Amino acid sequence: MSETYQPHEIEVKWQRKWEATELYRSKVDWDKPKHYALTMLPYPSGDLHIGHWFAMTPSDARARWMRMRGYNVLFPMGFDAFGLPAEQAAISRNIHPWKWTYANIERMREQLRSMGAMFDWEREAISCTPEYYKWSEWFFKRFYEKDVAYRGSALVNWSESLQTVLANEQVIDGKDERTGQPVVQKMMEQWFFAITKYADELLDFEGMDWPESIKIMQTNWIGRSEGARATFHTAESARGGAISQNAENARGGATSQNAKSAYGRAGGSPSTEIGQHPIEIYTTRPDTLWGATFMVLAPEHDLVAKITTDEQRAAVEHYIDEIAAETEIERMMEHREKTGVFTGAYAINPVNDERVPIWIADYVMITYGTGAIMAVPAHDQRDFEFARAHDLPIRVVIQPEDMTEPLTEERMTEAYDGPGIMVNSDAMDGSVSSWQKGRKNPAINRVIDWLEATGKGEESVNYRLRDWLISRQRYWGGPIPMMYAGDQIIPVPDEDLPVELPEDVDFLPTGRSPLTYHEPFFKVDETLRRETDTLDTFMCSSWYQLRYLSPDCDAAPFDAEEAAYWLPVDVYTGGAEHAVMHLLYTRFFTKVLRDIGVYDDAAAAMRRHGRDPDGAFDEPMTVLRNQGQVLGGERQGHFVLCSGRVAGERMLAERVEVVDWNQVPAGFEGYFGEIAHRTENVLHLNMAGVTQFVEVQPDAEIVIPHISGENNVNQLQHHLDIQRMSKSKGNVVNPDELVAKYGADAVRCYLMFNFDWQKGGPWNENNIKGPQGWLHDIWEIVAAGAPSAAGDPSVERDIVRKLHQTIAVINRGLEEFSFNTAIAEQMKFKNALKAALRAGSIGAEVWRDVMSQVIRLLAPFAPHLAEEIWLRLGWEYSVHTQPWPEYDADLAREEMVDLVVMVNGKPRETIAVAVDIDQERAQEMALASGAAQRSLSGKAPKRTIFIPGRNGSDPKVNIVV
RNA sequence: GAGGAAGUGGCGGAAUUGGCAGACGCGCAUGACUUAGGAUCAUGUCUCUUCGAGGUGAGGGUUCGAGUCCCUCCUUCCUCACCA
Repeated sequence: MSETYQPHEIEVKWQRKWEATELYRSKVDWDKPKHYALTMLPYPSGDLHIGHWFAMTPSDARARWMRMRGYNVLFPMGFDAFGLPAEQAAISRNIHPWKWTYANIERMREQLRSMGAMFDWEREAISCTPEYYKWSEWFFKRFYEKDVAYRGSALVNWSESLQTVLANEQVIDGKDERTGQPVVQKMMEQWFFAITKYADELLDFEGMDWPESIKIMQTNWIGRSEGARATFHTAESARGGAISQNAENARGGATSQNAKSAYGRAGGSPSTEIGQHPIEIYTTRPDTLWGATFMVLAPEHDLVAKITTDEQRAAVEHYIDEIAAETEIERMMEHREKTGVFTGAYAINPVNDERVPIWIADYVMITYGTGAIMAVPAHDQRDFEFARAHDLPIRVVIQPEDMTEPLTEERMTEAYDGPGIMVNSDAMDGSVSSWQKGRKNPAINRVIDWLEATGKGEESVNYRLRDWLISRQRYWGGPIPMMYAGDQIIPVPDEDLPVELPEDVDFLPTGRSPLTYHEPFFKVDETLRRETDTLDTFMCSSWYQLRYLSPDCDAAPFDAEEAAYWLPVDVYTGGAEHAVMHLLYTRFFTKVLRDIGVYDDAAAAMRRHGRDPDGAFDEPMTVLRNQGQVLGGERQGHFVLCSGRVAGERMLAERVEVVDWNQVPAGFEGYFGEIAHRTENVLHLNMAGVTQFVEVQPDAEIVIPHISGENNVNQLQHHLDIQRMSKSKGNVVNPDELVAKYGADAVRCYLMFNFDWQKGGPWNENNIKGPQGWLHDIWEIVAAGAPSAAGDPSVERDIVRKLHQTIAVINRGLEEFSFNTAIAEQMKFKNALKAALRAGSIGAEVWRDVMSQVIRLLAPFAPHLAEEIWLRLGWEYSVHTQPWPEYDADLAREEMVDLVVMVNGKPRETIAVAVDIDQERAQEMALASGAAQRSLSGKAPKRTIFIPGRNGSDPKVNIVV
């Protein structure tokens, strides 16, 4: 073996051999412990991105490690193949979505193969195949039977540009998260999944090893809040008498006068043309009910049309039209004024029979709570702003205890939402309201009890989470297996599943789904019409981990025997961007399947094999880890003004100030420009393509306005910032080119070595030299062959010791997804081995033993290289089925360690001592050391503390003087 | 506005439970070999007033001992956002 390391020659060869020998086929084997490692499946966009490599290859390394440790590992791959891009390609380029998608899948399969990952391709699942979506449809029907799927009318997010509705989770900042196009609200009949039924169970993360941040995001998304509901009733019509006058004056906007005078105890007056409509409100602060001085309904609220008086109708309708014309973005603009109009109607506050005006305003959301609020301006900031903007009364009902003067309307500049004593609240006066929420707050607790006793209201829990809207007005998705006969909904019989997507459709630029004008599809017979909406792709990806178990199974969505062995997923890896979408949906899906009995056969099979199914189907994935994002490498440096003396080619700067681009003062005489590069204290300034050199003097003044305190030259940023990769920025990295240039193993190792995997970071191709050099050195060491001379036993012993220390670090690194430290430790060991070999201190026997372990340690990271050199050393195929090197603590233990002598906690000196040194002897030696003698100068130490060396770390003695 | 994560050399990043800060790599410097070097090899590389000190965004605290824990502030990133 004399040739040099040529990755391209060995990588494809081994990929073929692994496939031919079915090395990665995962089969149920109850005699071995199972490990289901799953990484998020890609959307077949056409090209594998470096982000896919970053997510998948470390996951692969970990799966391989588990396999070598004796687990039966399942590590499948597939495609989330429904979705809009395919349809857009069809419209813009006249390619059928099938064709486009399958061509992309073909291509991406090859790219995925080039990773050298241990994917079991026999288990591949593709969500857009009829074999797959048959079961998505089947699940839909089961959900429908159990009232988890229902058809309802709701205000939905409508994307005009995509001509479809979107789930709440797909709307970011009022825009479609994919295209960035604005989204409007629209009332539509749609299919929903009742995810809110599971809200409380989804808040329970017991026993789940998921990142805290994901749990928090899901918790916030579900948004459980505790409070009360109360029912207000509209008062009689505002006609005749003093009240009528108020309403008439209110035309064209209520003035201070009439709004305030409208506030008062309700008279017992009669007849109404409005009628007594109940208006239910939800509040987290029932203790402030007595402070309600008006009500606000969302403009979309059902009652608005019924209660608006004739006098106010024009103003109200005008306002509603204005709101409807606004997009969600405009509606979410920050710091906007509190707008709204008076409806002319009044409501009676049930707690004190007060008559309060009813307004509509867009700060009340129809989608949250009941779409109506009681407004308590004294204790809610939004209500306060609204009251001040429209001259509505404010009444303090919670009096803070620690104020010198009592809180009054006149003195308030903002709402008070802190603790205090209830006042102006009739029988509830004196109750203590704390910072606590819900029943834990004594005042709230007391008011809820009273509301329930008097029948005026009740305790209530509210969620931010809304039911999952799954209808999409698109072609390229799983058909919803439902039919309509007039108003009647008729499910497609199971034996007719799947409802297949017709292929002979026309993609017309109407914006409408081709299914809606494909008569053979939607017209079942003269009376039956098929649903033309399709399933949200998130439904397909909610259960793909189950389809991998048996992708060819045609009797059930998955094979019960396979499920009994493999479920649940042990480790799931992927991006955190799915925190409140996919990751919440798949949890919900799993719980529904459990409740409707889909797992019953699998549970029975588990019992037959002696495994307890209890809890096995509550959650889809036991452990979740999110990788960070690989970012591009372009950026801007600080723009600086430098003043000082010019000496030859460079300026010796006494002052450097960071400024904005346009802030060069007139007549400035120094150097200025963007810092293009910096080496130590030398800045390379770029201004309009001209480079100037500035040497920052040691005592120079550095001014960086946004960083407080004394600044130094190291804080100056040069041109190498980080941005997301995107085609428009032209900083996208193509994995195929990298593989061609460096080989798959080097790319894998670079991705694992140069980033904190869970954090991600900037791309810097230069750094690939590190892992590349490491792999090269390993090759060279093997190529050089076993040394012929005898080794030095003490050096050999030391190498074996270091090897075992390395094993421990790799194990910990892989366990904790700290791939960079696992590789760093191997590089370190390689360096030590190389030095020992160069010194001729290793004999043939130890060399072979060490190499056997080194190659196995390398195998999860650089599978091709490891396989090649394993073969070349004459060992049995395959290195990937070899046992993982066993860590031996005795072999790893050092004989001599450094005793660290510390003075007041600062290390001052080290003394070589035996590893098992006792406290007494260590303190004695430390006190006798030069450092201790100098610091003590004859005096006795106040204290000495001995810190024994744990797990091979050095012992320490801290001397306090 | 609410919630979360994080700030460590020129750069990517290390540092079990509080216990020698800067592992490992890139870059850089010097040297060797070279017609050549953006190749390879060797050595060095936190700072300073260098027989000693100081140093992990700023300031304070707890501790024998703090990158790590607590408080205040600054900066960056992420998520949600008029949520009643």
